[in-house]
Amino acid sequence: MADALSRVFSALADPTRRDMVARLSAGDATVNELAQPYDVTLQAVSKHLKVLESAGLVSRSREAQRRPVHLEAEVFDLMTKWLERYHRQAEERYRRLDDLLRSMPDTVGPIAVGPMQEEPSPPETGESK
Amino acid sequence: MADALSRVFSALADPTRRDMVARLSAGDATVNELAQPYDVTLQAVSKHLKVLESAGLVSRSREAQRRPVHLEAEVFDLMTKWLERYHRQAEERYRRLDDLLRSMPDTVGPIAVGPMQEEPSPPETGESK
DNA sequence: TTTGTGCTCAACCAAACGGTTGAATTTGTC
DNA sequence: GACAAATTCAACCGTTTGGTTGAGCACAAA
Repeated sequence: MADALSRVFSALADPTRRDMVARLSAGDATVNELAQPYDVTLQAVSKHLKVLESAGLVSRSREAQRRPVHLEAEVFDLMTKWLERYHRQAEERYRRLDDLLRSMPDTVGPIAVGPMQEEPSPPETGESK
Repeated sequence: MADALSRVFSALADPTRRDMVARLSAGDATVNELAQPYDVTLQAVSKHLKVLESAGLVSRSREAQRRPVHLEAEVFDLMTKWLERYHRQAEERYRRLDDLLRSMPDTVGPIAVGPMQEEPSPPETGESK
């Protein structure tokens, strides 16, 4: 399948799945418990959990017939790191541009900052699974 | 379409789109410039940009025939906020459990924390568009 | 050993997705 | 006005996705 980051993002692209994550942040739960609030079959919920699991967002143990679902907080770091990086970079750039413009008060700058520099993109987080 | 958060997450679920965002964090670019590194048609790139735009991640101005693409950093806050909230909550819970277990040294606790509390999930970020 | 409970697997379906080709649109230039 | 450049629109296509129903498996209880 796709790379780790893509799996995480697309797992969270579904509102039901995000809601599950939200609820799991309050504590572990069984499939039945998780399914209860939603108007879909148990099988659909099972599929959602499979998606979350293969994204590394949850893990499932075994406890008799039950399969308690547990939120794996670590994966959030992957996303947070990605977000942080480009969020910060964009703000940095903005700040620098702002400073630049401030330092030359009488210039009528056109729209853009100019053509992009070559290959600013890092190797896009390594694969897994 | 779907809610704002879903659009953002699913926009970033594609590696090409993430790469575009990464590159745009270094400065604005035209569609042609953006398309260059990828082995797909210009139309495909145009579609990707449409997805990013409808997620609010980029904006497009007009400059003659060109349509410079600009990264909108604000939307990242939405995601960061969501992430932060549940990430922190999960870690909090873990810490509390840890403290609890430490405070009663001779207990042989079973796996889970017990059944979930009712309705822990907040209303799931309001719609838009 | 039968029965019930909790969950998953398999097959199917409609809608969305990422890509294509081809035509159309908008704007600067000859 | 004709032409080229930059980009989008439209139709199409194979694959993925989120859902369904129905069967099957693992374990507990009777």
